[in-house]
Amino acid sequence: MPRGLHLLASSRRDRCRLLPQSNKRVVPGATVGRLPAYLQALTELSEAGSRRVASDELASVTGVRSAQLRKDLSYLGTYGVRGVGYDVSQLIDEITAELGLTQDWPVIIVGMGNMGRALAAYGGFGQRGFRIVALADDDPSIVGDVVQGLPVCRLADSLAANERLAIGVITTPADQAQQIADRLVEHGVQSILNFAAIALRVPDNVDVRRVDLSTELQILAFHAQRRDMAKGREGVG
Amino acid sequence: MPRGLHLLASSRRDRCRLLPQSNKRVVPGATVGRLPAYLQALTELSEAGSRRVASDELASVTGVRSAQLRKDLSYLGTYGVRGVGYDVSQLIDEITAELGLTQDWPVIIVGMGNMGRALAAYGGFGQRGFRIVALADDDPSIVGDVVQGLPVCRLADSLAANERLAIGVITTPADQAQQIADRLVEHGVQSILNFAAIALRVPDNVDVRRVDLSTELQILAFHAQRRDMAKGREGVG
DNA sequence: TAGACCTTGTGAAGAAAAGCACAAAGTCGA
DNA sequence: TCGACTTTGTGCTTTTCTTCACAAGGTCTA
Repeated sequence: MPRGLHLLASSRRDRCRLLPQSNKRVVPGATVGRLPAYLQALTELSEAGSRRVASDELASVTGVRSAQLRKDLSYLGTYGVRGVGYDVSQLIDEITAELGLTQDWPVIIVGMGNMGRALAAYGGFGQRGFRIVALADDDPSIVGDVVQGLPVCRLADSLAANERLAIGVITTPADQAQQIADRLVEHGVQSILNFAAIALRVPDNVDVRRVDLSTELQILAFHAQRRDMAKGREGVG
Repeated sequence: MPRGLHLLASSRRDRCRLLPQSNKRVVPGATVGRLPAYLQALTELSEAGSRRVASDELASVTGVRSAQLRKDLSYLGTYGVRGVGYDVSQLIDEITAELGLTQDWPVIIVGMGNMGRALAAYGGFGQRGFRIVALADDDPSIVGDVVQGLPVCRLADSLAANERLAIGVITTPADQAQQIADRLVEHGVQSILNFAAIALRVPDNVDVRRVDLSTELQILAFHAQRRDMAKGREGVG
């Protein structure tokens, strides 16, 4: 009996509804969330001169178990060599392609307060296909500022000037975020990164990811309190 | 047979190892991650004058299924009234307590670049027990600046001046982040919010959460590419 | 008081993710 | 060529998370 047949068959049936013409397995969401970390570690290894890497090593650098790393990579295909490990640059290419980073993703940042400026200045954008093409803010005292070489325009003008915008980053106050999101969606933006402290309502075909400082702090506080409680009982019991 | 007995017994055994003296069930991590959103929605409802809310309504505002909301809340205890819903302010109190937001959490921000300044200016900190007590940066051209009413000090000085620091926020470049984390940990900080693009190594008793712009963008790109592929095939098939 | 009507709380089922453990498939030295 | 050794890929198990669906328990009107 050919090995792997059962998994292949079941994955065809269960997971490939969205990729009927692809022979790749669908990549689970949890795996997608880890691919950027692998990619970054691999890039560092590559810059340090490594040509090969074993799952143990890459896993330890990225803070996951080696079995999980191998399973994650197995969703992309069979790129490792048993007894040897993975070819660093091949793996970089595969993950880059899987994540869609070979394409061009024009980004607009809406809201040029502190956070918006910080993001505009953040180097990470420029790499990997992401390209900031517009900075928008409707505050008249900000419109016209030049941030990182780009002029700040009113949102309407930014939209008019950029027909294709792939990703919208919202860094406005929460009370404006929904309205901004609506306008972005209407303009065809289907990916939104939301820094405002509000859950955006968008159509099903639009993907929103939220980054919320306050949520992160609260989760930290929860665990900190849990630690303190455990410690307190230790002393008593 | 009394209802709920099995679950109670199994949850005592499976989940309460960390809370031997508590009669509460352990709150699953996924639930903890949603509590801040519930809390925020409830706060808004409360400010709008609502005294009661049903799971359907709260779920729809926060973007989860009502069954999930009820199950999440059930980990905190039995605070709803059948046929009626939940008391808004009671629920606020319960979630606030569960997340540890009644306590005081002194926060230090390390790295006063754009991001650090944006976070220092971010209002969300001040609420809910989080209190920025120190801003640190070792760049001599920045030390001495006053940001949001707080002076920027060298990290060593900030640590010396603040014996108790509950949460450290790292917004330095990636190549300094590990070293900063080590110093924070050595000083007793057990909760770290890491904005640097690197996986920090810390002892088991320290909790790190990472916020990475570049990761978020890459996940968005993955899904966007997936959408585009599906669309492309639609036209063909 | 009774019966119609809501909405919760939760057992059980289902789905997704994580982790284990080992056969398979390669390298390498002699 | 052969056998020792290394590391992958993955079947299987366990754990965690989500969803369903409905009895239980409450309100409210007449």
